[in-house]
Amino acid sequence: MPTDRLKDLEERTRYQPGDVEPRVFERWESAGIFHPDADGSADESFSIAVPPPNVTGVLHMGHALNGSIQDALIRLARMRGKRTKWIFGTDHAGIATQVKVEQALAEEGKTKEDIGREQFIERVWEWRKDHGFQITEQFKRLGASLDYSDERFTMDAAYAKAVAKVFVALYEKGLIYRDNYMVNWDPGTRSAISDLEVEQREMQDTLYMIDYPLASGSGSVTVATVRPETMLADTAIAVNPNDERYTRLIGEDAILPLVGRRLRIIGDEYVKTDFGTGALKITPGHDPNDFEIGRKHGLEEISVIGEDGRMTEAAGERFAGLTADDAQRAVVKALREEGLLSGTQPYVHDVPHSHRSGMRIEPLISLQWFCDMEKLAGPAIAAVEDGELRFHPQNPWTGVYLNWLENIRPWCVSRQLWWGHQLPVWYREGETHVGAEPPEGDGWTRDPDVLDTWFSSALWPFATLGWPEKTPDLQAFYPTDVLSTARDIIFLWVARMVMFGVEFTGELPFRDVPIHSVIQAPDGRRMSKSLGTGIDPLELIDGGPRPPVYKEGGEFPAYGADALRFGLLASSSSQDVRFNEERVRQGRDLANKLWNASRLILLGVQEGVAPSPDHAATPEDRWILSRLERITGRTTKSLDAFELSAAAFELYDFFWSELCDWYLELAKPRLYDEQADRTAVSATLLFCLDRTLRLLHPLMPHVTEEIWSFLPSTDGAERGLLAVADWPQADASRIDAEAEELVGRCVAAVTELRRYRDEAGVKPSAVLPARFVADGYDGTTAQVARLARLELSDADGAAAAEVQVPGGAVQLLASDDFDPGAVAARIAERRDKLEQEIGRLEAKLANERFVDRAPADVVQGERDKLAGYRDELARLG
RNA sequence: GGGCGGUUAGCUCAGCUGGUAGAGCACGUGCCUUACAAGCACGGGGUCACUGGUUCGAACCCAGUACCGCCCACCA
Repeated sequence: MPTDRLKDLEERTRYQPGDVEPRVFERWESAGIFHPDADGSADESFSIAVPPPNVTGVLHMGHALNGSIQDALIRLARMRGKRTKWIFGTDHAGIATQVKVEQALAEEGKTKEDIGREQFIERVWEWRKDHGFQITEQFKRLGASLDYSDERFTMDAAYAKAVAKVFVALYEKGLIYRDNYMVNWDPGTRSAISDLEVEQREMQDTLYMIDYPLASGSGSVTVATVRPETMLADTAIAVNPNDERYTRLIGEDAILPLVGRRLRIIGDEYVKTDFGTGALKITPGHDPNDFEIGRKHGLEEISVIGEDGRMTEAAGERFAGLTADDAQRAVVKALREEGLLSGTQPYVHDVPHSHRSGMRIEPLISLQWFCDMEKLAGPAIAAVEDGELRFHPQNPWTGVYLNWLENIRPWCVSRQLWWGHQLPVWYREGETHVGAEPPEGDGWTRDPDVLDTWFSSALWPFATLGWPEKTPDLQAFYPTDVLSTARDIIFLWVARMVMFGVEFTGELPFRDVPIHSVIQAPDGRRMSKSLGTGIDPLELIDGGPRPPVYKEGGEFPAYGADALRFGLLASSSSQDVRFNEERVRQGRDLANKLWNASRLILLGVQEGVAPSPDHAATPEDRWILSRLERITGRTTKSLDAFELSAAAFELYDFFWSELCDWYLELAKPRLYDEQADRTAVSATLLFCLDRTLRLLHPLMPHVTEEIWSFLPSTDGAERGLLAVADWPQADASRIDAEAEELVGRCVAAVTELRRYRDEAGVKPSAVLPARFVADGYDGTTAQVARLARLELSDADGAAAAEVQVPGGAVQLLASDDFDPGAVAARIAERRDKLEQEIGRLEAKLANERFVDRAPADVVQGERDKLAGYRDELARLG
């Protein structure tokens, strides 16, 4: 290695992610390792289709976490030598994008209608050119090894062809149909939306009691409603046929107040006898339940509220043109005047709102396109039941997924927007043509509606690879392997990809679905820009002001991408978690520790020695190599089980505690002895570093890659990139139980001795004379003594104190630095504790039922423990 | 209304198939020991929400209670 590089290393006592990360990323990209050739079959490859972010979106914490997870899995697969592709692309995000462009237009004082559809679409594409791609750069900053050179967009021409093909095919199978049906109308976006885009919000409303006079003139029926304005569209009154109060009225007519229409009183089991007045006004045009009842009884469907949220002509000239809210006030006023309002009461209930615009949903009857999901759901259910599709963790997500699919309802797929995949449907007078190509002949007009964004998203894993063409990409990378997401889009996206994937490719689009945490704000609220609870991942990477959710304010330090990745992975589980800056700091500290441990090793080892496990010369060498194999196995297992948090903690603990706190300290005397041949310690240290870097690379790719570039190679050849180095396989032959036992003893003894010194008030720098009277420390007593700051001596004479260690004791000899009187209390304390434990164990072992019924090895273990405690107590005297 | 999850140290969270409770941070006491003060050593701190039950033994299994949260759902 050129000396100037080493010198550089010597001076860099702190790891600086800001300098290193962009440079390292550039090396990966220019090496082309993110872009695999489209060769071979899907079994030989590993692929993940990234959940496509909104093209004009910015990276949020969910992307950062999911990106860290997917990148770890992708990097693991790449190191395992799989042909690995992380499919990249963005989503056109129909409503979200359209709204943004509309807002931009509004600033110019224009509406989309002013410029027309064609112009508007052009504006959206321009918007994408100007405001898109930011998120691409942000994913790069995270270190995500996506295949950026092969980017897809859900509005690409080829993608659009796939979407049209799917729509047409489903239509031809009779699974897509057009119907006049009750939909969730969102007055905010002026479009129908699907059930999944509706959220319930608790609202304070008023329940109005309205008297409907009977046509016979003999009294009236009182109904309860929270939406009196919809009465203008009433076409019946329903009562429960078993409700004795009303049975005699069934078949009679009532007169609709303000309108004068005759309403048939019908019987229907749906009506609850114990709610409201027991009589229900039926408004098939504006209430989903009433709609069902209306269809069942063949009732007229009247619409008095239009798609603009205003009352229609059908509401009568008194109300037509008013907004629904104004109409409500007007109707209530009119009823009052006529003395037909017999009461009101406050009423709290859940009301559907648009997830998109936040406005209250207006249920309307509308002519829309629907997809019948029931047949598609069958195979998607079977896939999970057969174990071919696996959620991680299995519970509760498998149940959540199944429950939804088993109760699936038709999907309203048409949207009254301009930005999106326009329906491949044309009309001419009474005719309808559904096809990928426009029909022959004149006079056809295309359906102006576009498809729900999630319709095109459902094709993502295969349409990105070129489907329906049999492209090399499709053959090499489909089906994909893993789909990682948070729980919030299991229905919207995951289940639909499974259904469409099976229907159109005959295969599951992926096998494993890890579901990760939703990261909440530090105060437990959801992260949201408008609440001021959002935290920008980029500001954690590069530094920036703490957002309002942090009371203390100040600045985030530039933690770096690796720190953020570690922090997110470590704190993420299947549960929702609050964002925890401390975990990110822990990640940064780990990167720094890794950097400095590497400096110790790289600057200290003997020149010309390469990493190797074959030179172990001491018990601690054999010990660390053994531990290294164990952590290799454990990490591999955790990663394969999608338990990334466990992997992060295991690696942290191994590296920090075992490698740094113990092995590096044990290795220092040999490392610093420049007279001796340092091959053994050098090769072992380098091997430990080499292995640790490999294991940590999927989680913290930048710092590991940077350090890797300083490692000497076995034969002087280029080492290449860590990102494509082999993932290590745990080698059971290097597991050394004897060394682990021996060094474990040393660790316990050193800790015991240090504690003793500390409590006895011995100066940290003092070296105490001492005598070893313990067994089982073959060849390690000098190390124990050094780490505990003792000088071993054979001198005779009374011990000033005795410290119990595994296998015996260490006697401290009289010295100026040591006051035996100061430790009496400590010994007494230890004796108490031992007596307590002995008492507990004796009682346990005296319990016949325990001795009889507990497994033999458990009982034996307790006996051994008891014997050990008794020994120690005896030694304490 | 139905379903699911949570309640473990001051804080944020681990704790797999029951076998004397763990981490990071925070806290206390000492250390600038030539890799790292973004560090090192040592330490204090928990009736595992509550009540019953099963078991030789329960944070863990069962039943119930109380809070907190999420999902699904068409009671006007």
